[in-house]
Amino acid sequence: MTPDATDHMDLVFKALADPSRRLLLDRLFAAEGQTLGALADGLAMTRQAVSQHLALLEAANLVATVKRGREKLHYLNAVPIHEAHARWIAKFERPRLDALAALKQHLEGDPE
Amino acid sequence: MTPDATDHMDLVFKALADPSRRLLLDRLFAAEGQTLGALADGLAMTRQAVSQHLALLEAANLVATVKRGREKLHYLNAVPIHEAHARWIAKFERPRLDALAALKQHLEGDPE
DNA sequence: TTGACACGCAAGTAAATGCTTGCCTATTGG
DNA sequence: CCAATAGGCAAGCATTTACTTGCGTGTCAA
Repeated sequence: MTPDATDHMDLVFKALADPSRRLLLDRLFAAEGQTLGALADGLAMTRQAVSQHLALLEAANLVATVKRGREKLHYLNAVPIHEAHARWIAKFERPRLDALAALKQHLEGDPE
Repeated sequence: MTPDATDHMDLVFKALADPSRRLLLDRLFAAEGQTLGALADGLAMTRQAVSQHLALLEAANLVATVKRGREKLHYLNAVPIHEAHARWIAKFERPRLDALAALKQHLEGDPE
């Protein structure tokens, strides 16, 4: 068990935890290869704020970049999301609420 | 499009962003119906810290609880995780890195 | 070449977060 | 009944986070 795996997963979850960053991922999903300026355009945030968000996404390896002249192009990388799903989310997907609801009713319905 | 949906999704992602909380979910996965004390046992954290984490998980609807006397039993609810996957993660699961790698090589290898 | 453009760097700040300590209430078993 | 047990409440604190402003650097186009 590599400790790095946990660390990186933490970066991914933290990166996904912010609505602004999820918005940026959505924007990149709509059109990849956008520049920082294009991504920041129309948002209620400065270019620098967007840049910092993108830096976090890049640290989590959710976004990869290519420099082209004075521009920086941004691309999605879905691999970490896939990993998060595979090793973390998938195991919780079995429905368990039914059993809980039954138990809850049993306990609360129980006179005492 | 309900605005609540986004808000709740934010709670879910934020709840999942913390390693301690993911550990608690893992512990609950291993054995449901545990009390606060049982969940806090052996952790390098006070009972109150654990209680606060569980409150967040409960707010995100990832954990449901039942009071039994002076004890509080905790149960997993996988539904929000399933929703997060369905409406957010699934759409990114198509592999896109290959196209990026090709482009990157093309750009960087291109003699200027 | 020179100004405009795209971006990076860094310090500062307000608010959120994770955690603690201290105390209070409710339930239970002897 | 009453001490031990399980948990809740709330204030305080250190760190992190999200954002800003200000300025510097590389690139391009006229």
